[in-house]
Amino acid sequence: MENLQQLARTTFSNLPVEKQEKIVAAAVREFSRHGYKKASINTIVRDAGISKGSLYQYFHNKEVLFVFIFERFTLLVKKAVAEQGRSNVARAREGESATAEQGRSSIVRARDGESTTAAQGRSCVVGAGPEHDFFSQVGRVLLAGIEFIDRHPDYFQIYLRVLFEQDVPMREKLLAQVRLFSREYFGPLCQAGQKSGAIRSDIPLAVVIFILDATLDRFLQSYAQGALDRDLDLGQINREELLVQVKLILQVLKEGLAVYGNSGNRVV
Amino acid sequence: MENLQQLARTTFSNLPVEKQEKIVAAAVREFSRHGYKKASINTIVRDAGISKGSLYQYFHNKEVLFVFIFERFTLLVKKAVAEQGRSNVARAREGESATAEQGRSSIVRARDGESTTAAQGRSCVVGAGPEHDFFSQVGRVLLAGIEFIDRHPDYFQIYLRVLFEQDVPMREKLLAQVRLFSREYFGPLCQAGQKSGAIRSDIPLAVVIFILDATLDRFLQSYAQGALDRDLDLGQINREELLVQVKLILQVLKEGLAVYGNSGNRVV
DNA sequence: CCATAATATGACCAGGTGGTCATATTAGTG
DNA sequence: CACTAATATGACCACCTGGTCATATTATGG
Repeated sequence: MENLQQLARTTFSNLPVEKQEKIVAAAVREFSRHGYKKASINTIVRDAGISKGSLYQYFHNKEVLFVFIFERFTLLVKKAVAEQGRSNVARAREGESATAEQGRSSIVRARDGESTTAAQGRSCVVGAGPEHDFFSQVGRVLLAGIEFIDRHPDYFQIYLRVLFEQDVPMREKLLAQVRLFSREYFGPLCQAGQKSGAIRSDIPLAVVIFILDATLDRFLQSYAQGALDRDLDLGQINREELLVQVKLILQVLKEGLAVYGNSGNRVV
Repeated sequence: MENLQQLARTTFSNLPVEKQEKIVAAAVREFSRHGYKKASINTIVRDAGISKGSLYQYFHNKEVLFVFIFERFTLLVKKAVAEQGRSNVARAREGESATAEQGRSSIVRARDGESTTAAQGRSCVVGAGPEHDFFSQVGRVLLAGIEFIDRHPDYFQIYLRVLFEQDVPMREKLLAQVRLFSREYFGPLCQAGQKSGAIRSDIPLAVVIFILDATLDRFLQSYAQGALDRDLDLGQINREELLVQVKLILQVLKEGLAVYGNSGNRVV
């Protein structure tokens, strides 16, 4: 037993949790501010209040440290997705009855409140019909993303940095673990949507996914770093307005930009 | 006259054009590969085949060099936009007559060929009606973007790098000069579209622009760096397929994702 | 052909990088 | 307490960075 511990002694996970967290926090801060390459190990050890030698005893090199941090991010994402999925399943089980209200995220709950009060006669995005599930699921995914950013802004920044830095060590592999709204996640959703008749099936699945992915990803990027978009400037926005924006965007995705009558010339 | 030349002698613009181009090419290559901060002056001078001292005689420092290069990019963009605008105006002047065929870009011409041959009975995006102008204008803007990337991939990379690098010197100012599809460009277009009845006016202008911007920007990003998107993988794609994708995307933007009958529950 | 002014050069600078390792400190044990 | 094994430390390394400047080279005009 001492042998096993000897092997494990010097590893990071055997440190007191408090120290672990300080190191992680410092690394997350630095990587989120500067991406991989420009992030400074010196800064990290200074912020973490440890010596450089110690850091290199816990992590073989910069790359290992970075991958470790990024994997914490993917874990958080997986957890968030799982939660979101669970609440979706629960929602489906409860059906249309407005009594569903268990331990879900605050923002999603807030949106529910909105939609139930506004669900008298007007039906914008959250209306009756077979497409209800699809578009409100998409909406919930988006809101889950927003909530994730609220909870873990630094980690999301790291994700964005990896997304746009070319020479991050395991870039492809890391991104593959996560790709927020990519085919693996939206694929089944959209496929089901097409099957159930919620969304049109004359558009190739890839194109459907592309547009959803592009819009939602961009929305989250804008939310995460308000500077990017002058158009909708999220970030300075309050929660209610944010929900309005989400609704409008989903509405456009669903109904298109053309005025109602003009969509009549579609090939059916 | 010698006095004036004396002042100007040491400047970059007085170098033989051949040398200028070599330096610019080296700088563009390096900045496109590594962004601003990680780009190496040493690499640039090596690639350009000049000494470091010379470079610093032409450009005060790294920042000045970078701004100089970026301004060449904005110039190229402005030229491309002007060309695109001119061809749009010409197109409008010629009206619906299919004889319009002056000195326009190859790819736009190619798309025209497609649309005119396909314009018998089926009307997908390029159909008759008041919205024709708007959506085909958007399409042409997108194709102009694609053509720009084909012509100047390195410059476009630099643009993307600036877009996602936080600490580029004059970042805000540089981006403001250019922002490919931002409010300044799409704003008037969309406003006109709403006025002419081509697009619905129950959606705030900002939201309309956001969705167009997000989709088109993402499309170009995917096109520029195929790695980003697994969904539609552009970049390996041939021209015809590309045009099909563009058409489909515009179609979805116009008509929405919902099946035709379901858009009936919109509030009119 | 020479003298002088313009230009090109790369050794050099201070400062920063990721990474190493002999040494100091601490913790565990008999 | 003492001895040893585990761990923490920061001076140090080679390398790279943007930037400088005395010196060498070239071009020009007399």
